[in-house]
Amino acid sequence: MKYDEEFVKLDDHLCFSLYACSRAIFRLYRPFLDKLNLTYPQYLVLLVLWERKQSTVKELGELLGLDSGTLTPMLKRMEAAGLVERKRSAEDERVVMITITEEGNLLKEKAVCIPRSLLESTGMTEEEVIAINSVIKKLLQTVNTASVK
Amino acid sequence: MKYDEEFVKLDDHLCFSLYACSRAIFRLYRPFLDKLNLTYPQYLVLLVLWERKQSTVKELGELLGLDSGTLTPMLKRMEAAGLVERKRSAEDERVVMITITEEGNLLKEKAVCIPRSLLESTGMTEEEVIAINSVIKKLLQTVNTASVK
DNA sequence: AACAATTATATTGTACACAACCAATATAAG
DNA sequence: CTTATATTGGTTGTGTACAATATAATTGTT
Repeated sequence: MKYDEEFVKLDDHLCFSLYACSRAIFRLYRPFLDKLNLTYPQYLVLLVLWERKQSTVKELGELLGLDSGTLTPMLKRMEAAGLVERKRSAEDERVVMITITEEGNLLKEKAVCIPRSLLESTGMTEEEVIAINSVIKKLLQTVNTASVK
Repeated sequence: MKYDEEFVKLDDHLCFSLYACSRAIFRLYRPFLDKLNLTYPQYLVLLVLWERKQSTVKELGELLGLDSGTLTPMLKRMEAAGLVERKRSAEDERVVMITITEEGNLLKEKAVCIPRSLLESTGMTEEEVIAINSVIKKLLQTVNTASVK
């Protein structure tokens, strides 16, 4: 089998397929997100805030798997763009609350069509996407528990 | 179904699972690559050069899905580290040939064990990895043909 | 031969990622 | 009450990504 041979080729590296695939999908999103003046990671932050109105830097980091060194400057740019508000919690001054603004909420209406548009542009069915997603989510869990060890 | 509802949640975004999974695997690689003083994209470049000794910036870009703005500085760092050689082609002065050095080739011996080590740390079987990889490679092809349109 | 179009790479600027480190705050232990 | 420890974000530095632009070389056409 492949992994017993002395050398595993690029094409047989699952990590590379995932990496290439992730970036290829970024490129599909770009024309849609450009219209909204969003980057892809910013879109992910908004997805969370559209679901729950408010979050913290810590929670966003856990949900998206990003650390403060990535999130803090990104959230500041989003604050400057008027999409979110950053405010320290009164109970615990270490916590920074991230709240969606009205302007940020309005973007939701313009963004809801994106997943369906992309689905159509790839010609895939919902069932296929859901099936692959469940495989990848399971893989993500496996990888995340492995990294704890 | 999910995509007919007005709003698709973060968790149902295949792109996010892929993105998160790709970075999670990066983190698994890091301790191994740190020992070799390599970053993950640099490791990918070496995978190509271990297979074919020599390539061009253009070809590397096509194989890895990276552009010159990413590759040029990366290859310069790898040249400074003594892993590759950059030399303009005599026939076509626009082409920069990338050749692996002896030192770069020696790293192969230290790197061949990485895929198997990672496989073991996740507890997955080869068959699982191969199966998921074939799913993702097909997805990558679908996405790439969609992006051409 | 001249020159426009194409191709290959480099350069620049913006935006992530993330490790390593730091400061402020909160909580627990003594 | 005070010290030790943990939590939470911010800062800094390195390394991708990639669009936009610049530069140089080659090719195709007239």
